[in-house]
Amino acid sequence: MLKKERHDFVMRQINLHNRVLTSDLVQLLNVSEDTIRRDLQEMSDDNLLYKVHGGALSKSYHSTFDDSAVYAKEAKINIAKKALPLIKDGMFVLTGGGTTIIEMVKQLPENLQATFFTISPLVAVELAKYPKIEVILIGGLFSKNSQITYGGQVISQLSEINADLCLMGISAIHPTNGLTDTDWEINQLKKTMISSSRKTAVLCISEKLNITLRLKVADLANISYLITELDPHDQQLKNYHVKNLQIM
Amino acid sequence: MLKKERHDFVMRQINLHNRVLTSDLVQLLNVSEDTIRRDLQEMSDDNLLYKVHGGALSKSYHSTFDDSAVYAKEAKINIAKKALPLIKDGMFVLTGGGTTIIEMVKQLPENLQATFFTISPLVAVELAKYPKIEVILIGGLFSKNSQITYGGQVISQLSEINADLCLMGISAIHPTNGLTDTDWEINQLKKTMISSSRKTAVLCISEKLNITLRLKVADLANISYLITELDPHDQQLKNYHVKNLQIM
DNA sequence: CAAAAACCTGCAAATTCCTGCATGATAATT
DNA sequence: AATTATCATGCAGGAATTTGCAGGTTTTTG
Repeated sequence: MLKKERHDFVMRQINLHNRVLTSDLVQLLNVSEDTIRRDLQEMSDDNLLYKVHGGALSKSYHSTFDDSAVYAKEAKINIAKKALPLIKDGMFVLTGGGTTIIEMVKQLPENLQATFFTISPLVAVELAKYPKIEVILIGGLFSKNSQITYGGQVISQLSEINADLCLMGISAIHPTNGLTDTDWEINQLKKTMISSSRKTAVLCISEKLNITLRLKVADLANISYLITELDPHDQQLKNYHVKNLQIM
Repeated sequence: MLKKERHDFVMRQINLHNRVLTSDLVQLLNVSEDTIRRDLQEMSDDNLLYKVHGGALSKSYHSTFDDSAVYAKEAKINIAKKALPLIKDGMFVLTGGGTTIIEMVKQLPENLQATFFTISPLVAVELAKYPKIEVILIGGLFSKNSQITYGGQVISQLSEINADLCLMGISAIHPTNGLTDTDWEINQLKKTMISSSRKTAVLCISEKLNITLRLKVADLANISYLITELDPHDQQLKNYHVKNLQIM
């Protein structure tokens, strides 16, 4: 079996189960441990998976349960700062939840005058610190995992909104498969958010590049800005230079 | 199971409940106590959690939570504990915001199974830690001062609710003038909350007794329970013994 | 204060990992 | 066609990690 085939096999296992054990792969692929180890090492270098003692984990899995407040905080602040110029006085902005968005809110200029719609209570609380920002918290069922509101009521309210800009985090992004996620409810939500806004900016740390999850949220063509902590001309981003998508 | 997976599992537990017991983890993850202890030690070294005898606590919880900042905390916890028996499995409960309510939420039994409607994002976040509680956050304009949602949209949503019990704090209460407040919007809100619930419990520290403010919220006759940190037979409460109002 | 529970230390077995090297396969060059 | 370079693979061994256990110490609790 060719190396490339093995790599594909590993990726399938990881997308399916979020993990692989070295020992299992030795059995399944019928090669030596060393080969597997080298494969995993290589794929880890290519940012395709997260290698640990005994096997490897899906990158998205690792980052969806975003440990505490500080995971990749540097990168997130960097991203936040790049997103700021998109927001101008008088705008109607729609935001999702997530730590990246919260970091961005913390960086907003003191006297920004704008209207923010959000599905995240924590973002709302943070936004409330700005005297000239009007905050509208969109209500509905409250998700214990992602700490945002979701469900039919949220979607119906979102669909009545016409925002200038939507800012959202994302679990996975891929050059051809676009934005994907794992949770159906959250998916519906994100779709609606995108279609409720004139433009959409996706904020994500580079770890989430080149990953595909189960459910499709949108094509790259549907979003206007992609913001990562990398330089826009970085190699890792070269496949994302699509028409109408501005990389920041 | 891989070490990293265990760590993620622990972090999820901690984000959800703010704490984990070593013994629970031994059961859930099916490894020896020593392994768990080493895991916790390691994560503590990485500043991911706060290790204590018997388990570990959430780091953010302890650093962001400023105990001293909550005014009259002792009294509020006392009040909270007295309110607990009013809430029973299967109930639909409507709550306002405020530190007293948050204290109460923190005292809820671990396995309470109920549905909570709330206008306070902070209460929602706190409620989300209970596995069997369904949380519905009522959305609308977000008030910078009181950290709750308000306005027409909130009121119209509230009026569609039929809760078993409403729990609210209050700024002032008086034997003949009843409940009063200063902010017109908040007033409207509280009126609606009361009329959306079969019974209403008012939680307030004794400081707020015998005060009258500008705007009327409700008569004593409209509420079912008055909960203060005082003994129900305390002198200060003697004028509040009105028909149908139970003092706790 | 005494039992119970939780903790720590050191140790040993098992597993996993890494490094260097030999082998064979494939591709490129002469 | 022969030679060389490059790559992929497996193996040997030694290093490092992980885990459970035994025995003794500390903390909690009734």
